[in-house]
Amino acid sequence: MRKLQLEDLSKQLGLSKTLISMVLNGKGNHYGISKKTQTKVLDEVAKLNYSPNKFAKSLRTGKSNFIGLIVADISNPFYSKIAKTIEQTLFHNKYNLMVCSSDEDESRERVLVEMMINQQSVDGLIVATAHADDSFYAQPRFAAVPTIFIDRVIPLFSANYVTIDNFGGSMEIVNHLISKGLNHIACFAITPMHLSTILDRINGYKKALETNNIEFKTELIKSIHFDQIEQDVEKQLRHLIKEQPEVDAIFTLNNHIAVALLGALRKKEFEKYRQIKISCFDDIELFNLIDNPVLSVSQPIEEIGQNASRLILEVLSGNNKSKLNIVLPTKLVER
Amino acid sequence: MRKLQLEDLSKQLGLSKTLISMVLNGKGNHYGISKKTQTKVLDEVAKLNYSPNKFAKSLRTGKSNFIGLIVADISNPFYSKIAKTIEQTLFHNKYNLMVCSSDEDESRERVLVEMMINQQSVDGLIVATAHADDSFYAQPRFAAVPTIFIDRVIPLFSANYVTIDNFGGSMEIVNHLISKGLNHIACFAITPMHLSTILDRINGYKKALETNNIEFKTELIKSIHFDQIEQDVEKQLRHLIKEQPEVDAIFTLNNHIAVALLGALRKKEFEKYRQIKISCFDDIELFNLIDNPVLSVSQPIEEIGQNASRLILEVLSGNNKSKLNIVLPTKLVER
DNA sequence: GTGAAAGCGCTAACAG
DNA sequence: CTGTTAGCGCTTTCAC
Repeated sequence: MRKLQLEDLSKQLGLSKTLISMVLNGKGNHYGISKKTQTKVLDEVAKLNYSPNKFAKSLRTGKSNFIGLIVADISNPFYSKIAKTIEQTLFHNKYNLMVCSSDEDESRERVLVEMMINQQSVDGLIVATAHADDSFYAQPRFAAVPTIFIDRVIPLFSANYVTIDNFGGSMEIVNHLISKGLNHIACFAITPMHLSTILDRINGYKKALETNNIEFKTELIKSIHFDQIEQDVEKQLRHLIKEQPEVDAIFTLNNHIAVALLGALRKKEFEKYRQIKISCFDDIELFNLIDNPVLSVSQPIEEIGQNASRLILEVLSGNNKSKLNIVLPTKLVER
Repeated sequence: MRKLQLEDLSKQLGLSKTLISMVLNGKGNHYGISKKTQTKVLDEVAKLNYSPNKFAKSLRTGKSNFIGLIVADISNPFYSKIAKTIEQTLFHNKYNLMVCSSDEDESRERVLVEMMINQQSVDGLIVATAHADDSFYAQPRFAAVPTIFIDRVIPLFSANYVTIDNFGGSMEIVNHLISKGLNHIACFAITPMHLSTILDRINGYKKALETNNIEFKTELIKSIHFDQIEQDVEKQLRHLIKEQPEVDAIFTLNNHIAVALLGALRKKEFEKYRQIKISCFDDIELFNLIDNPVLSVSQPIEEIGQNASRLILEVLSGNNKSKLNIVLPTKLVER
């Protein structure tokens, strides 16, 4: 059973392929095709359940109606929520989403972008980049491809981005801890540390200490590798309580670290340190279920996706009326 | 700056487009093209960073190298983990993934499938279907499109599927509860209830009661709508303790319900019922962080993705040596 | 108002 | 071993 195509409809209706194509693309009125003919065409198309071959169409028009989304890890709920929002918005605008995970690997991200662009398989790109500098994206050949950066930003690289106020959120959380009388606040950061989100959060932490005249010590910052969070958390926690026994709060730069930390604190070994106040960037609902009242800031995840898809659609349609650099606020969650 | 194409390479190298195309598609040896020429071509291609236009290629070959993945909700960690695994496997095999969420809506799923197939934009489909019967997928026009069903199965519809042993896992959990001396076990099910996963879990629950000679009462099963889990859980919990005050365990058919239930039990209102044993289908790591020791069965999520992508690749390559109906075992998690 | 025909960039018969 | 050529299914210019 061969796939239905324009030719068949043409014969069926006794009209040319041209005319049918025009009507289907909403250009009927523009070409002055009679209402009657248009209805006839549309009815037949609906009846036969015809839709044009996407590849022939794309080849001809040079438009793919695909948007590529590249994130570190699509199985990370943060990114999958963003992906969902983007997918829904794009679908309503007749775009499809092609999803790829870079695994936080710069070269893999490069391969993915090259693929999408070289094959001309996407009209635009939404990227949570793992790149620390602009050496890749600043290449002139990328200028032609509409790109929105989300979550992470490349410093000093002027691009369209949608991100959240990592510096402010981080500062707010640490200020809050201090206002509660805590003043030996450690920070569990994540490696790789070159990502803008992480740097901003660290800077927010430092700034809060500074404005409150609390001395910052390098040993208060411990780094956890994203690939082995559980092991690193235990190891660093051991170091921390040895080096800084008076620590009274730990601020983790993401919720995975907080979860691992909460797990570690349940162990006999760390029993004496259960009163350490845990706080964390990026809230999760499950903190509501545990007795340890975690302080956190929540990120407006859906809004990141909404803004990113809105922006890319605007850029693609040629009328980018909105501001193209969007920094969304975080919200403090007290427990 | 025009996109590089075969024509340019052809001129550059002084060789025909045909030859270059052959080499690029790994048919150099088959057509007996000299090693020297092949290397020359490949070097130039690498140097100029050329890759063929995906749409021209697809139009010509009739192959898109896209696989469509349709799930209820890509922001659900269960599905996003599956998506990640599938994406990675497919990428290694030069396939891309097009992801869509059906929002648990049968008609939306239909629209998505129609779109993917009618536009001929995918070579194959991986679907966690929201459909309860085969009236849609049994249509002859779908026979030609390689499809793997995951997670949910359409009863009585012979198709390729990868699912887990919902019946067995459910039975195991309830048996375990009973072996611990609990015998007033309620079940919090999820609506819509026509999904095979849910039906199988309910049947497993009933079967376990039956084999242990425990009377099943309809009032022990409470249904929670997937769209308003929190409200429904509280409401149904109230009903339950009123109707069946001797209830000593609740088995929830997914982890979202368990989480909501754990949240509800923290409320003053349900204080007296905190000793009810909570058990749940589909484990989550965060259960480790709470004091209430949740009993659960975990699903081999990655394996679902691995098997699904392996199967679809096998079907696409024409040598489907594997068994095409795969039922993966669950694992009991005691705490 | 409508249709003929060219061509998007690629692959694969077929010819040599 | 290598090149010529037709055509995948669509859109769009141009002609009537």
